[in-house]
Amino acid sequence: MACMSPQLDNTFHALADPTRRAILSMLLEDDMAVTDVAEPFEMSLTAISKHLGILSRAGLISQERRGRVKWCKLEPDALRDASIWMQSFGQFEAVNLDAFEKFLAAELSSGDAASGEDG
Amino acid sequence: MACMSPQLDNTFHALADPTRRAILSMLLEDDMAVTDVAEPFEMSLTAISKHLGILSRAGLISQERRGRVKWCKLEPDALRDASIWMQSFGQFEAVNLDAFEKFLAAELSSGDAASGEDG
DNA sequence: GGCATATTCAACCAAATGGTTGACGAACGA
DNA sequence: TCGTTCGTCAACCATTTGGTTGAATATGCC
Repeated sequence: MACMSPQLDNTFHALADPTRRAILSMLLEDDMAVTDVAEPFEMSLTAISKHLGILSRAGLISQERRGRVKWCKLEPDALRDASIWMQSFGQFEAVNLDAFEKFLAAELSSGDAASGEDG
Repeated sequence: MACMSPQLDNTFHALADPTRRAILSMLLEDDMAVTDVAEPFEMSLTAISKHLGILSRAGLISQERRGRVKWCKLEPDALRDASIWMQSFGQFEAVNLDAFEKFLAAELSSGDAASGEDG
């Protein structure tokens, strides 16, 4: 079942926290260093670093170290997958899920063959 | 900030659990009683009842008691809100509905009348 | 009334979460 | 080299989570 995907677990869990959603919003504007991400929050740098780790594990952002600075970059693909899953409910109420899963598989395999569905 | 919405918190948190997503999938087919929802899971009825409570608080389902039986019904509106939030990250091809419809059409024509899938 | 069915409540538990602080390593610049 | 900045690690803490069990509350049926 597509709904069992641990990737969806990670994505939705990452999105369930307002701090993390705010971080994503910030990264929408531009790539940022960890310290700069943390700046507007009343929270320790460590806490933000953990949030970024969660976003990164979920594939929602990527992080690249350049010198001392670690740059954070929005990676919308994971969001896209989750969005597609959601739209199967929001708009395709009457639609056959099997067909939709096949569609997803075809879509995903054309981009990322490694994503273990049905795990 | 739109990303701070506690409604989004609830929605995404509810979606972050594979059991709850599976429940939503089941409800996609038809309304169900709590006991029937619980049946396929290797988990106590109480646990399922809690999951349904979480889905209900998130607005993803509604529950209506008729006699002894409490019927659970999918409520796609909350999903739509979250989906809209995700689309605000518009960097990904806003879920390709056209592609999916074409896919469906292709499926139907290749499978011909053999599709017993029934909408 | 009395018993079965449907669902929730209360109490409990282990594990995970989101946060803290202090110490640490790695990279920069004077 | 020395101090500063950037970021993570380790340990800890309170709260929440997802699950259990057993009792309780409705409701329906004979």
